[in-house]
Amino acid sequence: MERYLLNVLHSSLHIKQFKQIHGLIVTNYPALTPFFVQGLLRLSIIVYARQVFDRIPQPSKILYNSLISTYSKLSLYKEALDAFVLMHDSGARVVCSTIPPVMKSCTSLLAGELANEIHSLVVKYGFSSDVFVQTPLMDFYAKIGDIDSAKKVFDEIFVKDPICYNCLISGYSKSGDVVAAQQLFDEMSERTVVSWNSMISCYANNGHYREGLRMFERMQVERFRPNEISVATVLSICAKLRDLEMGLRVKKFIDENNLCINMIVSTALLEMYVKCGAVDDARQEFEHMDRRDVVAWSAMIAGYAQNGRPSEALELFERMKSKQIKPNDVALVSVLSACSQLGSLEAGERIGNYVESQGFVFNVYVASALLDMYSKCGNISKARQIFNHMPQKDVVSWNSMIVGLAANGFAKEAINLFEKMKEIRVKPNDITFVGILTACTHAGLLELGLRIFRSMKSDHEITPTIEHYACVVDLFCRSGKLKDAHEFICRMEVEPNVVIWGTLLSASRIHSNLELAEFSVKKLLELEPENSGNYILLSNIYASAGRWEESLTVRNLMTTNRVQKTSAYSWIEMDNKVHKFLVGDTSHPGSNDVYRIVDGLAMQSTWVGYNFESALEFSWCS
DNA sequence: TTAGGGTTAG
Repeated sequence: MERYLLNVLHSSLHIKQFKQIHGLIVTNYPALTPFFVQGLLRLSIIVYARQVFDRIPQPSKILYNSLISTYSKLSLYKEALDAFVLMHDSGARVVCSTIPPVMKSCTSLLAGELANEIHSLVVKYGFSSDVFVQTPLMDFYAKIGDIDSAKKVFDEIFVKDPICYNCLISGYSKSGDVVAAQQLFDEMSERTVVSWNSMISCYANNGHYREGLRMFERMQVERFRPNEISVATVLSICAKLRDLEMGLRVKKFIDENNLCINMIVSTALLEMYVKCGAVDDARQEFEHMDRRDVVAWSAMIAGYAQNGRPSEALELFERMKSKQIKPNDVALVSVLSACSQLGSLEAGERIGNYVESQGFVFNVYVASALLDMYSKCGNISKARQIFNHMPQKDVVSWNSMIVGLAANGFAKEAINLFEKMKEIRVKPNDITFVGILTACTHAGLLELGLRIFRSMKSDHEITPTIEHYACVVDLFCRSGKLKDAHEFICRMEVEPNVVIWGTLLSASRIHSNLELAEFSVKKLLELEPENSGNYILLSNIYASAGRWEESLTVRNLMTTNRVQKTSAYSWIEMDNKVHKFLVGDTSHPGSNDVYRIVDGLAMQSTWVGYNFESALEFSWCS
């Protein structure tokens, strides 16, 4: 009977059959209990196995090993480590085969202290020559970025297999030492597909995208068949390079070589489309996927948010929830960004409540996106509250708050925050300076703005970009210092663009500086000869100065250059229908009502002191 | 042992 039971326990039983046998073992064959537990563990029936395991007075080291490795196999790393501690405390001797699943668990949980203790045990028990023990140990050091320790373990391994090399290559990759990784790769006498993939991702993760692509090509030249992981990595390189052509070549390669398009490859393809701006192709890929996890959903939602299509991001987010996929931090960040773009406080608040109730506010990405949403949707005090309660803040959190305050008219507070940021040694970046210079512009703080601008290079080692120069030009212009603005433009280290000349032009018109207006609009004409607006502006400038002939010449120039005047219109979307506002058009059936309301608004605005001037020639057409 | 998604400006 005992022999029969042992045989049965080796087969694939249903849990019901286990329960029947359990009864038999408890009453008649208690000595078979460990074998019973082994049978359960073999089939990963872990909870039941653990219940029975806990009733065994002194489990053997073999049984402990099985328990630990099953936990590790099921990714229950914490349970694996707890079981290991229990084993160690019970006095059961740790054997060689205990170490790999325990180290794997330490790596996954980044349990450094325990890992160090295990390393000592490995030395104490003399397991140091065992490649199966050393590899996961080295992998641990590699993954936490302690490349020196990883290398030390690597050097101690007597007979090194490709896995050892691969582990250390990814260690070098993580610590950014591309040269050492490549050297190690070159030293290998026998490479596997993992070695190639590790090298490709080493280049990809360290910004050497072209090198990564070259590695992929070299791999094929040397007759190594790329697998799904290779192509997913290469697709992510194409995404980072925004190289749609290369991405499509990789897709063709996948099809021609019958590589399996699993979820990760599909998501990588989707991401490649998104980053290249081909959002509709991404959506098509998304719709073709037979299985979609939260990463696939998040990638598509982010795709819409990043490409200025926030309504679709929001729509997809709702669809994801209706499919019972629980949103995670990444999905929330993207959908919050979509709400910011829409200025939709209602949707934003709904998601904000969810974020707070589920504890996502402790995630620095989510909290930054949340505070940005509140500030863009007009609830600046809620934005402040989120910011003040953040347990950790990164440069993006600070930037979001500074930009939010500046945009909401709290320029001085934004500047104070910038000072505080520097005080606690958070390194400002280029975006910080765009935000802070805008704040100075709004508050009319010319001297301070200039001082901060000059400090960019001298104190913060940030080279100003065209955006920063544009901020300073705006700063001069809004203070009425047009001449200074012009001189500044002439001294700039970058070529002025249309934003810069446009800023000077509009200020010149406000301050009736004909000379500068003429100068800047001519520059605009040089930069964009196809823009009809520039011709009209110049023509109007001459006309208003009574220089009729020149005015006419510009109009004629427009004809010779075949520039057509395009009508500028504004539009709103209501009930899925787009309504356009165009100057001088009364064709819309509701245009009488529209005018009535616009007139009413104009009157109210005049009462509160706004000078409406001639801004009311809008009518409505659909 | 290798692989996928995120926030800030203009």
